[in-house]
Amino acid sequence: MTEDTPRRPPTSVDVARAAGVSQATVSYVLNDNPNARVSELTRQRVRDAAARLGYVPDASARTLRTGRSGIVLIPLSAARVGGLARDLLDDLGDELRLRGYTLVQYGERRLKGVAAAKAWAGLRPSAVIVEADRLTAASVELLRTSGTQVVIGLGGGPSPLVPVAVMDHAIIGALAARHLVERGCTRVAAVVPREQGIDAMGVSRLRGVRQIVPGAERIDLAFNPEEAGRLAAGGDLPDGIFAYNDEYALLVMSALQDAGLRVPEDVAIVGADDLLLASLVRPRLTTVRFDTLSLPSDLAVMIDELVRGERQPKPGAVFELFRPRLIVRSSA
Amino acid sequence: MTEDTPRRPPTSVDVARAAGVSQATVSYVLNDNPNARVSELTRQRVRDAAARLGYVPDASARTLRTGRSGIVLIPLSAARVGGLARDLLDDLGDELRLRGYTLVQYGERRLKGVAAAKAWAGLRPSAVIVEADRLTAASVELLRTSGTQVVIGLGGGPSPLVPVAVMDHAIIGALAARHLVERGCTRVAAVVPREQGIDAMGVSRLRGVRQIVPGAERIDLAFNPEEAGRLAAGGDLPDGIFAYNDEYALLVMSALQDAGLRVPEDVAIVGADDLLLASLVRPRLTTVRFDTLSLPSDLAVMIDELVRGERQPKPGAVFELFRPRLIVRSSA
DNA sequence: CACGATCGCTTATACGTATAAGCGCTTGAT
DNA sequence: ATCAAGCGCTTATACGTATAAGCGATCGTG
Repeated sequence: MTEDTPRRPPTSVDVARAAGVSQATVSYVLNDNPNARVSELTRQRVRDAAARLGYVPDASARTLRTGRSGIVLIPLSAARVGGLARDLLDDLGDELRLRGYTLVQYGERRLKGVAAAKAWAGLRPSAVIVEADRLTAASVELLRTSGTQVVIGLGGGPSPLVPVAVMDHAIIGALAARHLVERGCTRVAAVVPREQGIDAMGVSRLRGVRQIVPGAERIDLAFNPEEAGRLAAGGDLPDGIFAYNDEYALLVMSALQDAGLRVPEDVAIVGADDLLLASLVRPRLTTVRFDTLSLPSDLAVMIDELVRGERQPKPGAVFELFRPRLIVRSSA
Repeated sequence: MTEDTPRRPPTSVDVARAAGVSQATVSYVLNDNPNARVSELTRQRVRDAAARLGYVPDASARTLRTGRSGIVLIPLSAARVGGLARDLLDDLGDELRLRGYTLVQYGERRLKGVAAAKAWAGLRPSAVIVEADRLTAASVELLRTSGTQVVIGLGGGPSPLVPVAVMDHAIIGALAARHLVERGCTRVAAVVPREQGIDAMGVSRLRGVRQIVPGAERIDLAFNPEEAGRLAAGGDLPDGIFAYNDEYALLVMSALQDAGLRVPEDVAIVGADDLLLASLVRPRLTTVRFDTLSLPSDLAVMIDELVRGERQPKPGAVFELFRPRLIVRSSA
């Protein structure tokens, strides 16, 4: 900061005084309220004064008065935001801003259940978008009574509590498994990450693999080279592995190569996410890519309609965010 | 959401009525105000009523009343949050929450200069932490007059406007260059990314390289395989490249290998960030790792002291967040 | 037993905004 | 000339909270 005199921020009353009008007029002008009739001359005077004073409306006062914060809250720790979601998040933020909302990401990991919901509710968000498995009946009820108008879940399937933006993880596994089978693999396995927070997705993807290869094995793996090394050195490996995502795929591939195995000749590997890096490593990684299905602007419109009550949210409802597609390269 | 009756959220007045006390008493009890004397019996009654009604204090009303939002704003698009910063962000959020603050990440890309500052100022944040090169004298002034008590910059060096948490990018380049020279490289180059937002850091790192190797070449590169391919096919290459970070290093290394060149025999490569992936590729990547220097709790304490005025911020001041260290593997 | 001190609470107020309601003035129709 | 209708503004109020100030009852002290 620059100086030590913490002046009070200018208010609409200050602007009114500077422009020689009442505070109400300032509010009418700056909000372009269509019900108000103010001459063009006065409008100019108000706008000039506001600009001159550097007036910025106080969001908390406005929220208190209107009962609507316009905040769309995504309680999601930064660490859990994947590559694709990152772009979607930025785009969605831009689209929401155009419609008068503020998309806010509020990372927290330690809070659980109702305690977490309380932290969210304090901001009086208009909407909360959160991983569906972090919601309970009690926390949804708390949000609802504290004025949150929209709660949207993120997850792998429908929830009895809220509508859910789904990503069908089973399909991802099934796509990978089908390719491995078509390539001639006879023994297929799926990696399930041990990391908390994504283990559930790992299980869903495994389920998809088993839709194609009923006996597919499950490999639980933590994201570190040592454990991957033990896996590779253990022998008795399948000849086709769906590795959950590209990062795990590279981890496994690296460990296999260290153990003297060839990819894809000895073991074929399929990843997911289509990171740019996946196309750079040797052999180039076959992967499942996610194409954005819902445009950010569509999502923003939907949220806006839900908040304004023009559309009724249905618990149990489901809409797709991404559609998976197989990219065949050399690792499988 | 669940139902269609948008009940009004319970207020402290509702709690007061339910507990048979005044609203003021509710506030005293729930905030554990040390100046207030309330019997233990009454305290219990108030707490019970609050719990029963699912009372959550309205953050905007509290902000309006106290003049302090407790919001620490990081206007940083999700795409720009790197791996290391991601963990730091989560940790810092936890530490700040313990001290009564709310760390909020507010991604926006389209807004510039004063317009951006206006968007930030509307939330009446207690503190704003933002890339220093996005600040102007006007935007800092706007924040200050709108009540933001602390503005901290992020960047590569001191700013005349605000104190800056620095990462000395020159040192990173210097570390990499020294290693390349010690290995016997005679012609050294540094990659400068073309991506907006990180190009400045690229130049700083190049400067560090030139502190060691005055004549070091500059390679401007966009993050895509085609351009890297043209670079590799162009011939007349240096025998040592500092590739800005691990991702660019992998990009360049992949392109060189495609062109039939050997790493490190023909061209040695150093990256930066020490991504796990850097240790998985062949050859394993030599890289510059960043160790967290300031503990998240120290940062939180510092921010708290600045907000409370117990410590005076000095424009031009600088404190280090990370310290770089070379990790030698096989690519150089 | 009188009286100040302390206890345990209540009453009143301000924060900055949006908006309903009102009010004087001009204008056009009659 | 009279009056309703509109115009261009102002006045007044409420949102939910924190906190200063006040006030009756009880207590300790002399």
